Amino acid sequence: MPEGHVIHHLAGKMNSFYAGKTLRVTSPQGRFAAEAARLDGHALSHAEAFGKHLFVEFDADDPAHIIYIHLGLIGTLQFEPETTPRGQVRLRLSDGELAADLRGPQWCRLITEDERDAAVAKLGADPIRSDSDPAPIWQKVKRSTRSIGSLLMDQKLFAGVGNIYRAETLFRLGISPFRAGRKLQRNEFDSIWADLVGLMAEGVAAARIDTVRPEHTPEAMGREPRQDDHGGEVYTYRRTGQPCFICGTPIAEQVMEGRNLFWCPECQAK
DNA sequence: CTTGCATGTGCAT
DNA sequence: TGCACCTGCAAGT
Repeated sequence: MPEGHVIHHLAGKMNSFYAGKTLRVTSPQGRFAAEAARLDGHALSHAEAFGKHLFVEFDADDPAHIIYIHLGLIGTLQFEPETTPRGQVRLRLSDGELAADLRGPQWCRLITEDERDAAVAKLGADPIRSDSDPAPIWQKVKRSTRSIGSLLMDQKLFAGVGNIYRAETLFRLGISPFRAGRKLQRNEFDSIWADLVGLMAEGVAAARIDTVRPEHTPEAMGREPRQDDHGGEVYTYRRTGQPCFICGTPIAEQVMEGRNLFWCPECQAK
């Protein structure tokens, strides 16, 4: 259940566990049996993430030697000691001891390097990648009549940002999700980008999303830690009706871009 | 046991 | 704008 930080975290695990190793590539459930057979017995050379898109490259003569995975809303990729597959394992990579099991992906395809480049070219700037340039994104945002809450969900602009980071970074900066892109100041855009870079880098390392500042943590405020597994400590995400940690106003909820948006009407009035 | 919802996207209307 | 897709989990019957 991934925003970009999870995909980058997974790419890192792929590289540390498997880079340079010859792998068994199988499809226990059968869905991707043909694809698996083409790469089975080859070495994984490199895994890399762009936004929410994961590319796992193999050393193989086959032109389509890159596994292109998108987990979608419910897909998972889990590393576990190799045992009999449980559930619907669509694809399994294994070095004989540790297996990477793919379940419920949005897609899983074999592609060529040119196709990988074309897929990457469709994405905007990824706050997690050091080679990202936010300048072209600002040029589009500052001309847009769309709301910043909508723009943040657009993968052609902010690659890897999802519903939690959208809500949380806007709260942290006190920006209304309903403000049009063209009404943003340059320094506000810069703040959003910088906040995403910091938050998402932490997310990659922790493999979860924590956005509350030290002064608002459960320990600092004497409240109970968040218990659900849908993220870490956050200000607004799925806190509808609960008091804002800063001003006490009930957190609001409204669908935007087909997803539930959460914000504080007081702290994010403008 | 059944239902609904979820860190997402693409396609049909 | 709605909906289909795919899985896991929590809440409701």
